[in-house]
Amino acid sequence: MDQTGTIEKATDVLFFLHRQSAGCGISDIGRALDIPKSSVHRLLSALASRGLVEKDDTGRYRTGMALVALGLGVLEREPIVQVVRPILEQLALSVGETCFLVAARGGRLRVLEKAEGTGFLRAAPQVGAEVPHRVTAAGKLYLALDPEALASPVDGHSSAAPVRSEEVRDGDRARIRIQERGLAWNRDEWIAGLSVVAGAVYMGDRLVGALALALPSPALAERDAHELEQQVKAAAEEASSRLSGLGRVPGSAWPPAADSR
Amino acid sequence: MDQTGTIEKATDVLFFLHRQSAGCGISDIGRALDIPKSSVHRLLSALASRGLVEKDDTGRYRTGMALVALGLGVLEREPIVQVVRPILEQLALSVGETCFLVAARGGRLRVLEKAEGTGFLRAAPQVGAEVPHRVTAAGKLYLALDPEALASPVDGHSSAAPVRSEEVRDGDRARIRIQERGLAWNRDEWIAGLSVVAGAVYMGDRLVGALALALPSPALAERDAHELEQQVKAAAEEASSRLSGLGRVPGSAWPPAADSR
DNA sequence: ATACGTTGTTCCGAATAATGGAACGCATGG
DNA sequence: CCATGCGTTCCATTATTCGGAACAACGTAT
Repeated sequence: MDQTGTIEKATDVLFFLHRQSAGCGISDIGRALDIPKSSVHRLLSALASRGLVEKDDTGRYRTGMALVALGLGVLEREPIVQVVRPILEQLALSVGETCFLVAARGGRLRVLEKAEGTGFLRAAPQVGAEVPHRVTAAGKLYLALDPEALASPVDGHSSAAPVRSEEVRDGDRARIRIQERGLAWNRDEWIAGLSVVAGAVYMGDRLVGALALALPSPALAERDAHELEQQVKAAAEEASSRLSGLGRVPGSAWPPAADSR
Repeated sequence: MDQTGTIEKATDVLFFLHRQSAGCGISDIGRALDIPKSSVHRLLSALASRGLVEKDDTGRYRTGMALVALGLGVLEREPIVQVVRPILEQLALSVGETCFLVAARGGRLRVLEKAEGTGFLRAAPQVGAEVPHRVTAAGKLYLALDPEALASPVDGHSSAAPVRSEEVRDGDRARIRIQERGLAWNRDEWIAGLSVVAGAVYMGDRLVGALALALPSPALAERDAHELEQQVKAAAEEASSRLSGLGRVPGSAWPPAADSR
């Protein structure tokens, strides 16, 4: 499973440091990853020389600021993020709840941007995190409108359980409804107490992302669901129209070629 | 200068991809960094296996989403960011202009957090970006209150021009004034049309950051500068008092040991 | 249509660079 | 004061990376 190479080992160290809330010592890392102290020391020195990890006064290591620059650069390079960010912030401000931009990257759904609301429900998933397909509003949107963009769930045991035909029919009906409306809901399916409505963002006729509005399920009961849907749909359509102004931007192929040389 | 190791080479590839605005092919990278195609291919495969780089449909490589998660994690782990964020957002909301948290990390000034205002001046520097020392409000604050935290400007040609004594005296006077007030201004010195006032954030008696309020210079003329100063100062003091509740912050201490041999 | 200049990818012998145990100096604390 | 933990350095061994050459697949110009 884990190709054992120098780079793989170094990135394992990075991710380990990322998981730890506090700084770690060399011995801790070595024990956790089963790598001798001496090797960990060498890896960390190399990573530190480029700023990927830093070392505080107490000699403990933590992930470094260079990663901030690299990570932010990835987002800035996404045209969709640039265009959608102000719309997302506006929506979060007007509704008062946290909003997300989710898109498929490499067959997986990733949170590309987040605008926090004023409510108490903050920082549910963080930017860069992966979200599941079937139980999220954004995932349902993709499954209905562009299932090709999502990698099939690792194959493996493909649900050996036989599927009853009425379930299939219900699934189809829900999917068609999502296709028609460009909106999908998720009520408590992923996280108990969390409801999300997501609107489709297109570039031309291609689905390029989902604009999601999240709020606590109790709060949803006190609000006008239709009104929220309209706000999300309006924001998603605004994003789509602004995006279609740009030249083709596949989350994939890059355009002007700009020669490069 | 460049210790040639596998990790160093891999990070060089990462930073190269980061600098490129569009995706790059293997041959491009090999030419630019003087590494044979075959080696670049191996490095990229290793990096891609952990999501640090991704490969679009056209076979071009770009920095990957894993870097977003790592980079965001670095900021979340900074106690200062956690404490100052709500204060920053409150200030931005009340003043209606964009506010920043800037701090010294590894001898350089970095933007740790940003809260955008409602004005048109958005996204001046981005989070994670480096800002210069001498021509920014935050830089002046550091130069006056904790110059040790800033690495001297790379040595090199250390301003061969002789300095007139009255200029030195003026500089001293300005510095003392900044020390006394805990406030520094920058009007159009870094970016034409941009004025910034920054307040010192302390943890105990140590300067740990600068809380900066940026606004277009024309807008400044129409406002009460003293009123703005007071708001920034109040926010900075609020941050300082909240920070002093926590134990020692693991702050900086970067110098990659310099040693390494 | 053919020939060419690319591209990304695979292979394999050679040599370099990573490996990891052992020893060192330094703190901490029982 | 010795015991235990830490981070760091050293060095012979070996596994790993290296990189040229050969490959197939496009895209372009002849």
